[in-house]
Amino acid sequence: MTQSEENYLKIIYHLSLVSKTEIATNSIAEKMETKASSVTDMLKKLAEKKLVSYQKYQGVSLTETGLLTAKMIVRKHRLWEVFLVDKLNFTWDEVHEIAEELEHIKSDELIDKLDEFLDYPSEDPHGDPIPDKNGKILKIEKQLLSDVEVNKKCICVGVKDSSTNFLQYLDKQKIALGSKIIILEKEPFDNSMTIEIKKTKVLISNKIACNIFIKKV
Amino acid sequence: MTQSEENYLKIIYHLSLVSKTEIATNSIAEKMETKASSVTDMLKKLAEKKLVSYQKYQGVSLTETGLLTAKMIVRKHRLWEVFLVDKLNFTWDEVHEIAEELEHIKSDELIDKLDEFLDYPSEDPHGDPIPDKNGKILKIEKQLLSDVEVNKKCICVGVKDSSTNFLQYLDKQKIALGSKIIILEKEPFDNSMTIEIKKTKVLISNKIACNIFIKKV
DNA sequence: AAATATTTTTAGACTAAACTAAAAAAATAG
DNA sequence: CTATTTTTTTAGTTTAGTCTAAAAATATTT
Repeated sequence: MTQSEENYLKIIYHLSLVSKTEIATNSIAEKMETKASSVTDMLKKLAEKKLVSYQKYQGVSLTETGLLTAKMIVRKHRLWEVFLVDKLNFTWDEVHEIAEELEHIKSDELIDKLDEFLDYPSEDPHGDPIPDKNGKILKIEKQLLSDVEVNKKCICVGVKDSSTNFLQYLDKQKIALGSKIIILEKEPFDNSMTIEIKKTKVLISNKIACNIFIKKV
Repeated sequence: MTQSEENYLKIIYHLSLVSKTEIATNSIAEKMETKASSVTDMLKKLAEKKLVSYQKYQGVSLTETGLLTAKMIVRKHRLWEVFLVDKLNFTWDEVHEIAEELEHIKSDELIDKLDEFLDYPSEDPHGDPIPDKNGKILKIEKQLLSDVEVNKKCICVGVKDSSTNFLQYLDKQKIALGSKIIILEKEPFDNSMTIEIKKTKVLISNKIACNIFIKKV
């Protein structure tokens, strides 16, 4: 299994989580930052290896094995992110790219021992769930901050967008995993909201609120 | 810089440490487990990038930049080995292959933070020195066990051969880094020796003794 | 339902890193 | 010092993964 194959599987997996139907060649090309023709070639190869079901012009989906393989890559990625943040003191916006490389290291024993060393974390530094060694994923109960009513209290449990820009914005506003948030006001016109975070009032746009996962308390 | 290029540099570096003269194409081919013709191609490429000085038919040597680059790869390899043994509880015979992969992860910040996390170790789990971030290597004072006279006491500080086979043999004989050894007897015929280790007598062949580094006490 | 637009695939080419086989240079032996 | 052997290089293929351009299939619009 090459790094490129692993990257394709991972992207097909992530697209599957938000799609329900077969995944289009073009959507893979976009995420991979490559051309559709390259994707077609790779899909044939992955189909050959029985990692995806692929019908010409009809998009792809992961097979049972493909799904498990993809989950194991995600598992590695997220465990390494926990390591980078918890042990090496990286910030949550710095770890994605390094984990993109580390996720391709091939050793099951390494991952098992890393998992143990980190004390079997169930979530990565962005609140995303870490599949266990059998591929089982603990479903985390969460909703979008944008859907919470005025005067309710909640706790930030994850982010939808993990880009550096967004994460650094959250740092600036002192919003982190575990932060307590109170919705003080909602503006019906643009759906922006005023929230209380660490005893200070912050105005956030709807776009921001749509990318923060919370749990009500 | 590709993984392959890094591997070539690393091997040229290791060969340079025991050679003093220019490194032959064939010796690189042997270590890389590849064909001489492939080596020639790569040497041209590395010469193009000014990482080696290469004259057709005359072998290669590392340039200043090539040497530093090679040392940084060795630094990463050995730091990761320390991590695997000290933090993840791998044994010293299990870590080489995994470190072969980890050494290619590209992030200076990662290595600096790993170094700090491990508390700036100066040696890897086999007693080999870890270059610092400037490429400086602390010369460790050591000699071969085979050169020690009868009745002397010494401490194992490293191994010359780091193969799984040899390391597992040492484990079986309870010889580890830091082990106290007393030379009880030497057989002039085959240069085998009887040593005392952890209060038990062990007979070791000359070949074994030639692969153990010790420091006299 | 035909025309147009979009998506996907095919065909052919490129690059890095390997290979084989043959040629050229260097080293060694008689 | 010539002949032979060994080492190294060159030349030409191969494979994985990418690309461009063109063809084919599907989707959308009128």
